[in-house]
Order: sequence, then structure tokens, then C-alpha cells
Amino acid sequence: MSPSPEKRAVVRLPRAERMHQIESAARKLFHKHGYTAARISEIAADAGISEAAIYKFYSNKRDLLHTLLKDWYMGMLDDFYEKLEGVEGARNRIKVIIWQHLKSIRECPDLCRLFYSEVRSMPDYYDTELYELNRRYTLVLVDVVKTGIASGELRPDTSSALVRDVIFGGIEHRVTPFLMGRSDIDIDEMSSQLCDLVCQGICTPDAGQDMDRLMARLERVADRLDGKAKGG
Amino acid sequence: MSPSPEKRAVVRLPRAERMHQIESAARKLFHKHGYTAARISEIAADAGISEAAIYKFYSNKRDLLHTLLKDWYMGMLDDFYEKLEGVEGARNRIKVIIWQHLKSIRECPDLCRLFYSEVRSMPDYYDTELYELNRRYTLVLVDVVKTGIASGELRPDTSSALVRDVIFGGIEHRVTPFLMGRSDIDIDEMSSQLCDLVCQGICTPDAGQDMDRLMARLERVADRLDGKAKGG
DNA sequence: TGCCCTTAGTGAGTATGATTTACTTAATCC
DNA sequence: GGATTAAGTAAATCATACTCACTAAGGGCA
Repeated sequence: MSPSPEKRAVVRLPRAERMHQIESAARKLFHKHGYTAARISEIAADAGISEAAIYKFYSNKRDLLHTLLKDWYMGMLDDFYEKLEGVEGARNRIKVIIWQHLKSIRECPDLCRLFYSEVRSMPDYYDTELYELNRRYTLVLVDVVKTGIASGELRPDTSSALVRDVIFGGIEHRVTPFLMGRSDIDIDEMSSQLCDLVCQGICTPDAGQDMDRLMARLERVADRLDGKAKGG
Repeated sequence: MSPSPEKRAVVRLPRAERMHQIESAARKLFHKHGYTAARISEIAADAGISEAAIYKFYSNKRDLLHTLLKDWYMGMLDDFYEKLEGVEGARNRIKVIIWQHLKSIRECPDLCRLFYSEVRSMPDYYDTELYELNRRYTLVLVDVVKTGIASGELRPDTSSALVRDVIFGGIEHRVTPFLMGRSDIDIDEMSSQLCDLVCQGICTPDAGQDMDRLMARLERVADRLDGKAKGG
């Protein structure tokens, strides 16, 4: 005689609260297994509901992912504006942006990695809200560079878009081992190094030619002085 | 009366030839639909065989992808060594590397995009042959930078790894719209701009002021000496 | 010439996991 | 306290990578 099938009591929660549980579970399991390998069934179980219930809140698995990432991006955007307030000078502002971006990555490497690997490279990325958010985010740096050019602090032939790509692309490559869990990062050091590289470049300054002329001239002057002193 | 089921004649090809057909089909369809959306069934049909036959040559769909990309990478690596031959000076060599990398991307944007989106961000990337190939590829630049530091052409405090990440990461971001089919790229202009940025930085050189003052002062001193010499 | 053996190739599955459908029932509002 | 809304479910459906057990082409060799 088999026991009557015990159905566990169905617990109902208000929409916002349940969504929060689902998103926590999703974040945890996306982190643990990666987006593709994370199972909707496992997310549902972790959130205390059935698989089908997920689709009451999100149109599909990818929509759930985007919801997580939109929240993250909006927070980062707020941080940018807040931290830049009162900072003067293109170079200082660039450094703050780099530092702040690194800090956001350090705080949420799981979300950052999902963004890099699952969102940005999808065929329809340019139609998503995340693309729009990312554009606004990187625009902050572009504007700083343009202002710096206008003020004369930055070279007039600087391409602001190239600076944006070099900084955000450079950071992405630089933090990849950290995102893969293979190393840690030192935000202060990394932001200093990157800011210096972008601002000064890597070549030893070739004031060379001016310097040669200056030196030659100085030698001649010195010789004459020596000659006079001896002769006098 | 239904006609007897006509089975099309099975065409057999030597292993290498069939693999070539499969890889052509795979490349075409990965490009057309993206890796995930490309169907093994469609690849098989395009290559003129059944689905199951694919698995005689590749252990799975991902293995097929990696085979395509390994070939591409090996070709790029050869190009690097060839084109660098006879080029002197860190800055010139860096520029050649940037130019050559852009050219490889321009020639095979489909493969490049697959590499960025489907390979590099996978959890097991570090265990793949492609990781090893990529390491060898980027090492060429790292060695050039190190040599440039040793020769005094590059600043002694330059981080070669940072330069590598800024260049390859910057390029990746810079070419993304092109890879998505939304723009074209000008290899010559892009390589010049990027090389200049990395080598000189974006700040207006401010050794300028000191140097100008120094030079002016020396000129005045020299003039006075000249004047005295003439007058005496 | 005819047999053997290697291997290209196949048809018919299996397994897995996202999404849909049709339904149930708790909470809330008048 | 009945109607309405919305949270939730069980059980299908569907798509697709991959496996299994098998067939047969064709080159080498007695």
C-alpha cells in the first residue's frame, strides 16, 4: 500500500519578493555552472518553485540573465557620476573612471564575466537595453576625453573612441585571469599603471633632438667661457 | 503503389577530403547562424553526409569549432614571424604586429568572432590547445616590448603584460562593430593611431615648457657672450 | 579473381533541458 | 461570500546533440 502522494504545501509570495528569490538563485547557479550549464530546473528548485513558474516572471532564460545584469549596470552608472563629482582635470578623471570600473569588476566578477561571455557577443546585442546602458557607461569616459582635448590638456589629434576602446578593452583582457578565478587583482596598482600608459605612452620621451641641439650649444658656450677664462 | 524507397548512392571520400568538406560547411553555417544556432544536421547535409558521420571525425560540435580555429591561429602565427623579419626598433615592430593582427581579423572576421565569443570565455579555455596557441601569439608582442625596454627605447617601468592587454584588448573592442557587420575598418589608420597612442600617450607633452625656458635662457646667455666677443 | 579487412557511412534511436499548455487554488477586493 | 486576479503546478512538447548497431565500398593480397 503506497502512501497517498504528499503534496508539499504551495507557498505563495508577492511578485517582487519571489522575483528576488529567483534572481538570487539564478545568480548563484550561473556563477557555479556558467549560463549554459545552469539548469532552469535547478534555479527553480533553489527559489522554491516549479520550473514553469519561472516563466511567469521572465520570458525566457536569457531574459532572466539580462535582468540581473541591468541592475548591476545601473548601479555602476550611478557610482561613476557620484565618484567623478568634484574631480578636476582630464587625467585625474580618467584615473577615477579606471579605478571605479576595476572596483565594480572586483565586487561582482560573476556578473562581469556573464556580461563579457554571454551578452556582448550575441547577434542581437545591439538591440538590447544592456547595449544602451553600456553605451551610456562608456560615454562618460568619452566625454571626459573630449573635454580634455578642448582644454588643451590632451593632444588635439586624440581619438576619444580609441581611448575608450583601449581602456575598457585593456581592462577586460587584464582582468580575465581574475574573472576565471586564477589570480587576484590590485586595483590601485593596475589603475595607476594603465592611466600612466594611456597618458604618457611607453616610449622614452624623445625630446632627443632638442636636447642634442641644446647640449651642443651649451658645450660651445662653455668652451668659449673656458677659453676666455684661461686667456684672460 | 508507392515507389520503392530510393536510397541515394552513398558517396565515399578519403578522410582528409571529407573533413575539408565538413569544415567548409561548418564555417559557412557558424558564420550564417552563429555557433549555437548552427545545426549539426544542416552542416552534415551541406557536407553531403548524415549527422552521425560528423562524429566519425570530430568528438563533438565544439571540437569541430576548435579545429577550424586552430588552423586559423597557426596561419596567423606564421604570418607574424614572417612579417617581423628584418623590422628594426621596438616601435616599428609593435606597429607591424598591430597591423598584421588587424589584417588577420579583416580577412577572417567570422573566425575571429567565433574565437572571441565561443572559445575564450569558456570555463575550460585554459586547458585547450587554442589557449596555448593564443599565448604563443601574444608572446611575440611581449618579447618585442621586453627587448625595447632592454635597449632603452621603451620606458624601464613599462609592464609588458599591460601593453599586451591594452593592444589586443583595445583592438578587440575597436573591431567589434566590424565583426558584427556594422562598419568597415581602415587598417592603416587604425594601426597608426593605436601605435601612436601606446607609444606617446594622449597627454600634451609637458616637458615642453621646461625645455623652452631652458633653451631661451641659453640663447640669451650665448648672445651676450657673442656680443662681448664681437665687441671686445 | 575473389576474399578480407579497414573504415566511411547510415537509420533509428536516446537523453536532456527549455518552453508551453491547461489547469488549480490562495489571496484580495468589493 | 462570490468574483476576480494572479501565483503556482504537473505533464506534455519539442528541439537537437550525440550514440548504437549495423551496412557496404574498395584497396591489398593470395
